Amino acid sequence: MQKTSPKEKPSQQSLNRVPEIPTHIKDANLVQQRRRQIVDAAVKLFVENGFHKTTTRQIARATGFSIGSLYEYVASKEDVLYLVCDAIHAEVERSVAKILSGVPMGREALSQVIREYLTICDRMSDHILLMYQVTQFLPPQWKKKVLENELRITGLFKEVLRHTTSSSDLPKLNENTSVLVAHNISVLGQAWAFRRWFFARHCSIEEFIAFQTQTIFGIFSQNAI
Amino acid sequence: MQKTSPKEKPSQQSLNRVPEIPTHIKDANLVQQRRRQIVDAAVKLFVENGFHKTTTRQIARATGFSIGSLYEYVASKEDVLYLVCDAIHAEVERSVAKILSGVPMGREALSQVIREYLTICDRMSDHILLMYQVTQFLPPQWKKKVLENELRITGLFKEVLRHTTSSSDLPKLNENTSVLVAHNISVLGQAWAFRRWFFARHCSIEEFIAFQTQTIFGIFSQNAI
DNA sequence: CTTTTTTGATCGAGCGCTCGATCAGAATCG
DNA sequence: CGATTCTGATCGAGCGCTCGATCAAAAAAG
Repeated sequence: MQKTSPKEKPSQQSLNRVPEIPTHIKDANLVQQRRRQIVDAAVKLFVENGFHKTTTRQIARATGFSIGSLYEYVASKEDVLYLVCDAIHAEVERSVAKILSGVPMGREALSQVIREYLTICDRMSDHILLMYQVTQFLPPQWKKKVLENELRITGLFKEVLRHTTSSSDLPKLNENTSVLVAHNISVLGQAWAFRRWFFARHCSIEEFIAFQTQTIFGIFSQNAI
Repeated sequence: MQKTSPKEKPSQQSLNRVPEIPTHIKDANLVQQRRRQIVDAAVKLFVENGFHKTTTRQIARATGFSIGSLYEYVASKEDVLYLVCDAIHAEVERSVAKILSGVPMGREALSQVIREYLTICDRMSDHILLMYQVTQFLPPQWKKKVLENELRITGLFKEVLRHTTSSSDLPKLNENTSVLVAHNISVLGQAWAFRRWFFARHCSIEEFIAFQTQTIFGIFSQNAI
């Protein structure tokens, strides 16, 4: 109604990460709390039964309130899905960013970031798998947001790669190669989540981390690209 | 009725790749032809609208016959999905296997197989994306079959890797490493399909192939593992 | 060859049911 | 008591699948 800012995007969006989902509820804190409850319940149900087989009634029941109340805090089932995807991405990003802020840039940072990311992909493999399977069902504007989250995380890898090559004994990668390497890290983490049931027969997550780390460092040994 | 073979699995299953989906139609050739029509129509619809938003009526209409006829050739919507997944995997496998039979084992074979696989992942990116999104909706026994198809393709990579390391100047990889490398190839092809919309901004499929090939050959330069 | 019968592929209206969403009223709060 | 939040019965669009009817062509009969 009475927004003073001229354009449109002033809000605390980067703080609570979940902008502009409409609600009838006045109390903003209550909204935040209830939505967290909803996400917690829904994540579990979605992971167990998938998005389509999970009904809004189940979500409401698992959350602890009625179907009517659920629809006071979200406008649609897709809203719930978006909240879930965002929460998952937030956790992954937080854990990688934490490492990044605690270690000085260089070989060691790259190594630790890879380890942390793959570790969290292992721990959250159900959630990562879920996200890949359901992004398609999000309304366009939220699909876009989820992909942005994904790219932001990949961007963290790219950042480490950039700083690594300028601050240590590793040769410099050109721009495009950095992007490709960053995406490889991203994707291989997800691959562990996708195929854990299979990989686990052959090696532990530690061995997987060792192998992928070595492969990535191997790229630096190749000048031409 | 009067099958002479003692046990149960005598049929031409490995020839037509699509075993034991029941049908009311007597004429086996007709079944094959109609099912191919169904797959062609369904692939298009699934890629465009997804599995859930596609109705059985749409499939029937696009195929050119009635909803009733559709159900003479398949017993459920999931059957259609399985036929589609199988057809896609068959095409990928065929194209990789063709290369494999035409080039003597060695560095060159590995290089060409990677190129062929990534190329077909590019060409069929919509289909590969589709398969990943929908496998979850298959009844268990068919999900299993689809995963077997997937592993069979990965197995082709492993085979090249094994022969490569014994027949050329490349050092030998141990068993587990071969498996990991084979899966990396598999996964990175799918990654191109998943993220083509993004990768394409940064590099062509040719550059992608060059990069991934080099990365993989780089692994051979590292002894310890 | 003509007529009759049989076969089996095709058709599509309709059944049964699920599930997302609504809204009028009850409960709670301040 | 007014405002806010919660409740759950109710709605109805949409969908997978069924099944008796239809019909063209093959087979059998005359």
